[in-house]
Amino acid sequence: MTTRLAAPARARLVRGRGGERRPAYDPDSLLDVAVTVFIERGYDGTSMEDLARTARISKSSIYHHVAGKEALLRAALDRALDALFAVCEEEESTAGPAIDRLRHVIRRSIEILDQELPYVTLLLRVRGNTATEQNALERRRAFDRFVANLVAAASADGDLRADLDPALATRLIFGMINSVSEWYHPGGEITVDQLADGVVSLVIGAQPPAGRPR
Amino acid sequence: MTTRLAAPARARLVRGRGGERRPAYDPDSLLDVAVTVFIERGYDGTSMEDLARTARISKSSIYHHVAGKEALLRAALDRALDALFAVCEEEESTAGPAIDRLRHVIRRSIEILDQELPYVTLLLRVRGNTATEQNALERRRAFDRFVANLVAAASADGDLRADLDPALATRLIFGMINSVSEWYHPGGEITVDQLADGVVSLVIGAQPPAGRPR
DNA sequence: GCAGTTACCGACCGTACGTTCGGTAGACCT
DNA sequence: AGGTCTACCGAACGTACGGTCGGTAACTGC
Repeated sequence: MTTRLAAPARARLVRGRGGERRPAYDPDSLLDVAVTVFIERGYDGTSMEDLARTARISKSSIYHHVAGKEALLRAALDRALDALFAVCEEEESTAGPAIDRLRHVIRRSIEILDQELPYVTLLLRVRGNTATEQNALERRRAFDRFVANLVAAASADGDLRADLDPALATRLIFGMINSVSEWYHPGGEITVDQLADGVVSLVIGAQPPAGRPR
Repeated sequence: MTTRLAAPARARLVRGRGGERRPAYDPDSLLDVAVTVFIERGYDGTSMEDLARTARISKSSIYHHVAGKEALLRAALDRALDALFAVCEEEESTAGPAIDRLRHVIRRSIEILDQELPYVTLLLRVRGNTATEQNALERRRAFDRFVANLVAAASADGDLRADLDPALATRLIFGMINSVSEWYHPGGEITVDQLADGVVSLVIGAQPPAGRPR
């Protein structure tokens, strides 16, 4: 799950709770475990003991790697948000006709969803209970505004179906994309490309696959 | 919020926690309060003290009206599910061309979302932590299957855009509809009809509003 | 005006939570 | 071999949780 640089060869072997030998944790690999459990049981519904059991480590050992439960959440949310904002910086997202930029951002968002599925899933479930969550919500709204501007511009160019209010279209587009996290499994029957094609087709209208700029 | 029959005129006035006079609670009006808080803070993130504070009642008084926290959740989820399943029983959902039945179910689902917004919102956030939640998830899946069958039938009739896999289309449709609960406010700028038109337009394609059967 | 019922209360209970602490086994370096 | 450091441990802490209990004020029916 971790997409960081490959760990240095000197990964220690340690004994976990049950006495078994396994590679030692670092904050990143522990985050992978935590996010999995957070998604399964919900952040509030996950106890540190739940995390410890899943990681086959003791509760107190977790604090050797991370500051606490909320720090795990913050790290996970930042990872998803950083990936999404990187899309906004891409050249294809900032230059050219709005409709092409929109198509690009939709497609790339779905690719991010594919690459960082658990982190984005967690992000989409945040409700703003704590300062950490509110901060994440604020950054997420900024991304939403970026896309909303693209939709408005494409609509003004006459490149979106005219019977659809741009603000409503933006909401429905996000609804579609975000719902993907509820059922999509990377490497499953549906590929990322099929997924992106489906969404783009619903939003913008069918295009001959050969002529689609990519 | 409650859509039950109007309460009998004999609604007692009682003194709440702060000494103020207000109408006495019954299980239904208390449910309204609880669901609001559940949505705001999440079910797991809501304590009975949170509910008590919002309802201006003491924690122990809540147990006079309902069996406990989970019973509140079950009642809320059942209310949303009962409303959705009632749609499946409607004549327009069971007779006629699949495309018309699909259009009807989509439109009615959005109307239910409008009428029972907080209850449906809660339903859409359930993750299956407890038996109550798993039960709700199972019923929700049954509703999903009902719609998936309609989409498949409409697609087989050639009435849906051909470039879209029916299974994928079903998921994206649900994604759109369900996402509505995240931002829609009844009585706000966007009306239920505009909303339903927007979704039907994205899914099935534009129709001259005059010719739309309704 | 009295009895019964209803809607409420504060105090309390056991449990489970997130976090802290003092310690230790073993890997690594010299 | 000795010293250091890292990844881990069990036990314990204070707190906050969902839920229980015995009581009471006030409204209703008679």
